[in-house]
Amino acid sequence: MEKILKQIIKQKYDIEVDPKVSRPDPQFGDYATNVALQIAKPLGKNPREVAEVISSELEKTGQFSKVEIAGPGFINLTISAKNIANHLFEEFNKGDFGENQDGVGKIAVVDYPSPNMAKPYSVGHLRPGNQGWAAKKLLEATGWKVITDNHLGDYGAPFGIWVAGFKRFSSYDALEKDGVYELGRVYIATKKALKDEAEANGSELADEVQEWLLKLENKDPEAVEFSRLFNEISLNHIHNVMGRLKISTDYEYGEAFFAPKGKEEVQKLLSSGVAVQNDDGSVIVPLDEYGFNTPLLIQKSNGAALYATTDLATIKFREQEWNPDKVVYAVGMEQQFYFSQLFAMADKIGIKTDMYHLTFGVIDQLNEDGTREKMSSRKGVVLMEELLDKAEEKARKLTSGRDISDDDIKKIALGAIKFSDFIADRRTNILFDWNTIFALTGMSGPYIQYAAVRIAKILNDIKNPGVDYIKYDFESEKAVILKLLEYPEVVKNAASSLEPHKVANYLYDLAREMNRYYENVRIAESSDEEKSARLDILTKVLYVFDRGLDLLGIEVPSQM
RNA sequence: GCACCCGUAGCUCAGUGGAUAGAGCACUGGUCUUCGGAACCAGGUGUCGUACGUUCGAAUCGUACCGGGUGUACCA
Repeated sequence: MEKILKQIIKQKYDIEVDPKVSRPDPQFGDYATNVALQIAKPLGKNPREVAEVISSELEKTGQFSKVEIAGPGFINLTISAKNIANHLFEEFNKGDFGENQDGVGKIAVVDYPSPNMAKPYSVGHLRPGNQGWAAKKLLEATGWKVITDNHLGDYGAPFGIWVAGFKRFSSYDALEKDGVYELGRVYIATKKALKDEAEANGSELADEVQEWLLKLENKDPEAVEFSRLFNEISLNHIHNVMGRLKISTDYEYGEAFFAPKGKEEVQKLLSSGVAVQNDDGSVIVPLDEYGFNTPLLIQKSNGAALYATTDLATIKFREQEWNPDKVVYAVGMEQQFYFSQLFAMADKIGIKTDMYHLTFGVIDQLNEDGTREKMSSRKGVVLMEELLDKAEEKARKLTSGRDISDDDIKKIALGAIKFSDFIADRRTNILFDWNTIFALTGMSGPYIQYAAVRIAKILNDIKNPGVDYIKYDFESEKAVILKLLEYPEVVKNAASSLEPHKVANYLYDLAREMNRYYENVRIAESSDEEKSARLDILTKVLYVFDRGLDLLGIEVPSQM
């Protein structure tokens, strides 16, 4: 349609435009364009006159059942349901409906969900998992080759805190019993003890922490054994939870892997003059030319590596190993400043790869006075496993009395949790609320899953007569078909800005259209010709539900 | 102080230049021996934070201000 308009305008007015066609309020027609309004000004003509010329050309194509001019110069187009249906069939026959080749031949690295080893998986890590996974799927749907890398936080002070705290506050029995949750308690208790000690001007515990870090650095056997044990417990837990979330990564190169490489890179930058060593021994990369008055610290004064050190090495490693066109970091907005510095440094050392910080807002909790505040361990975090358990419990309660498999319960619970993260723009802060985090009605994952399950049931129960439906008019299906035809554009837009909420909002609209159709049309009572036509359309709706939800990491249950 | 994000219905949020700004939740009523009611239909709320500007046209773009959030080199 856009192409036709473009041609007409080129022919009549000899100007190049990219006309936009939108879906107006149904009372106006099926499609609408305001292109006459846009080009009237530069042409020095009356918009309605321009609209007249364009619309008479549109009428000549014979593709529209009605062409109307409205208001200041909108052109409203109505197309017969039959023609729209034919168009849908054509698009499906091309294969991979909804996907495109925008990124073909290009490689992206997606860095996610990158949790810290020290603490149990909390809802704080929900968004990097959801958003990172959706980014991967969206990029793949548009032709990219995607490499996912779980950048584990397995280096630094936490290890010392663990050992010193474990010796003081815990035991092997407790560790055996509660695993990572015991490690989490130890971590929190030790952090608190360190704070109290510092306030009392003491340093005994803090010294112990540093001592253990040094021991690990020097390969002390006891330290190495603690490191192995704690990392094993923590990593098992991370894998277990990621498994429940149905997410995975291709690689797991943690910070510990990059720390020694980072130190080498620091030396290289020092000799090349990019980095500067301060009198206290710390090393910085000045970024004044990028508008930062805060330099990036890449080595502590005691010579130890820190975040930027390992990230520097990570950037170099990924360049050598994968030579990506794009690197996506799925990390919260709190680190926006840090990443802008990191990317500036990357540019300074000659890395040309597109570095993209996939930001998302924090998860808030409601205070008793009604105000919102970022969820923190101080206020009490919600654990990921607890959230999953409660969601499954709720889904199970709703399906009680029916024979629903455990697998389906999990798909519903996960669908509810994930979808709630995709309702809003990812930059929006999320309000964590036990009542809405896994909503099962209205704008929710299960609402869409339910619409899909209904279709699957129909397709399963009603045999397609397979008769020719060349005379069928598709009037009843028109709204659904028009909605289906929007899908490729939605994927294109969502992928280019990595905004999965656009897919989520679209799928909800499609599900609503589908449910309305379901209320009004009884396929079981249709003639053979109608059945064949309608079941063909339903197959396509189910396809879009399946593929669209898959972009969000959500599965369609077999029953619910 | 500076930087970034946000401000749309009672609440949670869609809507990045077009027609009368939309959903969910909550509230009220209706549909109901159904291809599965986790559904459908009906009922109503808005100084789109404020002001000025750009434009034929602004929730959307620009500037300033107000309010909230997040950061601001030896944590990650």
